[in-house]
Amino acid sequence: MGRRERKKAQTRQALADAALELFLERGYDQVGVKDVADAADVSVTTLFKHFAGKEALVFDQDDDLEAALVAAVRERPPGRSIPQALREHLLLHQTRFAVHAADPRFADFTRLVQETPALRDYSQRMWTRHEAALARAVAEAVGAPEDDVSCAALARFALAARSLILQHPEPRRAADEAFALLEQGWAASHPSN
Amino acid sequence: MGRRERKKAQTRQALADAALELFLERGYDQVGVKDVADAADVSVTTLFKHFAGKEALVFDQDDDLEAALVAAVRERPPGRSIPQALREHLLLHQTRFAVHAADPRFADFTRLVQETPALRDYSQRMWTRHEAALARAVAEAVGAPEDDVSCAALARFALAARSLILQHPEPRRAADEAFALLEQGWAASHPSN
DNA sequence: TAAATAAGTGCAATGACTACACTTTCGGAG
DNA sequence: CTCCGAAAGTGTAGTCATTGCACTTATTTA
Repeated sequence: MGRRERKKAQTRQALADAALELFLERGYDQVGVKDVADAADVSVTTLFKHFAGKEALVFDQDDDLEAALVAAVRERPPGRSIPQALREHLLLHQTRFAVHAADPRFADFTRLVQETPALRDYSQRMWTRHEAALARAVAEAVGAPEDDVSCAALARFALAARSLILQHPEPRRAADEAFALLEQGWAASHPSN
Repeated sequence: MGRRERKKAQTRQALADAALELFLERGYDQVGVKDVADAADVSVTTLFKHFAGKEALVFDQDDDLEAALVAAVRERPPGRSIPQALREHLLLHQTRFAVHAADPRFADFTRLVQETPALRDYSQRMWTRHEAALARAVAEAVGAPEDDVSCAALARFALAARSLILQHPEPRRAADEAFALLEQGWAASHPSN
C-alpha cells in the first residue's frame, strides 16, 4: 500500500476521531460538519468525499458487518440452528462492546447513539441494508427458493431483535427470550436447521 | 366546530392534496416545499405550521394507527391468539388499500412510498413509534410485567412484519408464513393467549 | 365592543449537502 | 527518469429543508 492510500486512510481516521471526540464533548446536534472538518484540518468538501453524510462519521465500520452476518449463518457449527447462530452472533457484537466497557469512551459512544435520534435511525438503517443478503444466505442454507418468505421473515426479525437486545440491561436474557419466539416456529417449518 | 377550525382543516387538506399530486407527478425529490406551498397558495411558513416536515405531507393519518393497533389486541375475539389478531389487523390495513386498488392513485401512492428512501424510512419510523404502546397492550393482555421482553419482542416483530407483507405480491400468504414463525413460540411461552 | 387567541405572512438565517472548476501530489507506463 | 493521468484535496457558490422573529389579519370570547 503506497503513501497515497496511507494518507487517505489517515485523513479518514482523523475525521472519524475528531468527529467522535466533538460529538461526545458537545453532543451531536451542537457540532457542525464545519467544526469536524476544521478539527481534522481539512476542508468540508474533503469530509464529504470520505463520508456520505454527517451520521456516517460515527459508523466507520459498516462494511464488514454484512460479511460477518452471512458467515455466521453459513459457517455455523453443526447442530446449531440458524436462529441460534444469529442470536449468538448478535450477542457477540454486543459483548465486544461490553469487553471494552471499562473504557468509559465506549459506554459514552453507545449512549450517544441511543440518545441521538438521527444516529439511532441511521444505525437501524445500516443493519437493515444487509437484510436482503442475510435472507439470501438463510434461504441458501436451508435449500429454499431465494425469495422464500419465512427466510426473509427470519432475517428481518433477527435484525429487528438486535436493537432490542442492545438496549436491554441484561442482553443475554433479552436475546434468549426474543429468539425463543423465533426458534420454535422456525424449527417447526424447517426441521433440523 | 367554528369557521376558524374549518379553514384550518381546509388549508391542511389543500397542502396534503397538492403535495401528493406533485409528488406523484414529478417524484418526491423533484418537488420542493416551496412548490407545494405555492400550489396550495400558502406560504412555506404556514406549511411548516401544519406539517412537521416534508415527509409528513404524505402521511396525513398517523394518529389513529396507534389506537387501532392497541384495540386489535385488546378487543380480539375470544379464542384468537394475539399474533393472529395482529396478523389480521395488519392484513386488514393492507386490504383497505387493495379495495381501492382499482383507483390507480393508490397503487401509485404505495409505489411512491416504497421507491422513495426518505418516505420508506419515515413510514417505518411512524409505525415503530407505536411499538411501546403495542408492547404495553400485549403485556397487559397476558398479565405480564409491563417491560416483559417477549411481549416487547412480539410487538417489534409484528411491526417489522408489516412492510414485508406490504411488499409481497400475495399479502395473505406472506402474512401467514411470517406470523407462523411467531405463533409457535408465542404459544409455547404464553399458553392460551 | 375590546382583548385575547390563533392562522397566516415575509424575511433572514442556519446547517447539511452538491456542483464546479481548480491545484497538488502520487504512481505507474514508457 | 520522466511524463501523464488518476485521485486527493481546496474554495466558492449554490440548493434545499427547516427555524426564529416580528408582523398583520381574522375569529373567538369575555
